[in-house]
Amino acid sequence: MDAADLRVFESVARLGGMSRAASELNTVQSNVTARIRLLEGQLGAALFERHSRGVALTPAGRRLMPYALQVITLLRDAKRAVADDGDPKGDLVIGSLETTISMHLAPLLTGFVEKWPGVDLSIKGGTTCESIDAVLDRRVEGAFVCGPVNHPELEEESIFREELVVLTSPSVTRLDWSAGLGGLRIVVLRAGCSYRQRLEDLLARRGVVGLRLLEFGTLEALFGCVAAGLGITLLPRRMVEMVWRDRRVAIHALPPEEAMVETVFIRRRDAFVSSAQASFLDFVRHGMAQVRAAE
Amino acid sequence: MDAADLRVFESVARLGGMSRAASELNTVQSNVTARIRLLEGQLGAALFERHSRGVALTPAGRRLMPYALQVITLLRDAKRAVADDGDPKGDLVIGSLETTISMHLAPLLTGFVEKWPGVDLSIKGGTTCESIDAVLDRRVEGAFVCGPVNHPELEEESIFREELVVLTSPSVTRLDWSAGLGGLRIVVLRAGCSYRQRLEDLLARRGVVGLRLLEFGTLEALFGCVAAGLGITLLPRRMVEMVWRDRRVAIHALPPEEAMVETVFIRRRDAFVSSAQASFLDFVRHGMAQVRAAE
DNA sequence: CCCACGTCATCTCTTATAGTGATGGACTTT
DNA sequence: AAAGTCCATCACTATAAGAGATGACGTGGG
Repeated sequence: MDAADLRVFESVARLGGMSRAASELNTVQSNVTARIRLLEGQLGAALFERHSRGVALTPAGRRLMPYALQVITLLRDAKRAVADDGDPKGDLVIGSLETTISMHLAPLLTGFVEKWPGVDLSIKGGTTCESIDAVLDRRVEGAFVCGPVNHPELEEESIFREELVVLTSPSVTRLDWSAGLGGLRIVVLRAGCSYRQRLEDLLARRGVVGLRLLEFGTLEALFGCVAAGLGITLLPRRMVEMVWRDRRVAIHALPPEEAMVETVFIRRRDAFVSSAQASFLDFVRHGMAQVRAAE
Repeated sequence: MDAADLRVFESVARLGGMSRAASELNTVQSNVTARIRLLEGQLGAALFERHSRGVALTPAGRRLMPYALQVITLLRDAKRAVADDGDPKGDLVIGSLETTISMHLAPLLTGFVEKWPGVDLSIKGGTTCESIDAVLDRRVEGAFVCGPVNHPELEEESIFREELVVLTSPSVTRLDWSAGLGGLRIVVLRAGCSYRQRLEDLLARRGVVGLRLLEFGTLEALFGCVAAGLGITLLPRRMVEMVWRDRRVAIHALPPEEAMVETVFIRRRDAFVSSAQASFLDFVRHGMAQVRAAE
């Protein structure tokens, strides 16, 4: 059994057919058939059931699948590890919450690209769920998300903690939950935003449920909407103070156990940690420590 | 890059020479040389430094090594996974603390071999440290050790908790720590025993340090020694009650937070879990639940 | 100092293996 | 029933792997 066999196996399984796999692998169908038959012979078990429309995995094939995937990714990682001589360079794709990008990451980026010009950094904004999926699928090397995540395949490192505050129009001087916030909406940046779930949970605990959602693409629009009294939202205090000094909104603090949110960096436990990634994380940690020291 | 290449690479690296690797791999030296050169060409980096006595890994080679090892073990596991159709069979090697074997595992073994005659079970006694190393090196599939372990590569599952008691000769009616236990020794079953560290910690917290050690191979000898007033020891209460009913010793309880010890089952996160292992663990869990129900 | 020994590199030749393209049978769809 | 898929099989070719001999280099013993 060899890695090439597993690559063929994986392709056949994924595409559900030997002909399809053959064209993907730039070879001919007879070749794929022969290799699969050989592999089946070596393992002493049928890996596929042949039908007229293609093939389907047998139980034995399903058992082999995760190993095939892992070997393939390991070999890819191995190449990168050999090429990575400790000097950060190459592509680095990181996921992050949008608010984390604008509040914490963006200010650091110019310094980072200056220090490590060889690294092609790209940051993909997304919700916590999206980023977790992206890390698990290896579309990104790691991500900054709302923690704790507690996933067995992921390693997580706490990066910073921050306070969330509820924002309303200035006319609301004190949050009166019992009134039910009649007619107000939850205003969020994106539909899947972590803060949305958090705000809903928070309201539910106070007996307020079934608020409608209002979604915006930009912070500016969101701010305007809240100021106009259309809804309430939940955002990091620092972000409000950074962007919103000149606007008239009411900031409502929450009890500490509800207010504090932790941002963690996650990455696959089994994935290669490139020098580029390590240096970026170092840079971020260092930046966070400086912010904390300044406060 | 292929798994066969990595097997050659690993062998050369481990044996420190291409000729030696060739004879291990049942091939000729020229072949090994060619494959290594090919691999180096594909990766674009030298993996070995050649000198007159053999070869040594370059930094790039050292970076490749862990991947080579993992791919090799993955392929081995993959074969087992394909062969394992869900019916427990084959070899199963498990590590365990000696006391756990005699108190908890041994009574279950006859039932297990009766239920799953196809499994060749062997249990290797050892200390917590030894067993952890054995699991990490894949010499055993899993082990029962003193928890919590908190190792990132290991998955652990709590199996049972039990009470440890201090044993002394009957003449000691009440443990008087302040007296310093002058002349008494710590009696342990084996030098690396977890209970020894625990007892030392416990004594240290009470200001008693520097006690000498006395080591025995069998419980009988240990018991005799404690009864004779030569030293003190720390053992599970159930074990004392099982084996030692007829002897005259003093049993001294400890405060709950110090007395309770947890036994966990550990296994490598990345290793294949055979049906044999799963069924054994099920059997043990079930047995433990029955014991708890009986109490 | 020189020679025997062990190391890896290189070469040619042989053999084994993977890959190609055509064909046929099984099944589905139209 | 015909056309279209799909996989299995076969003969053939191309490529890669392996074997064995030889050479270059460095080490250590006499």
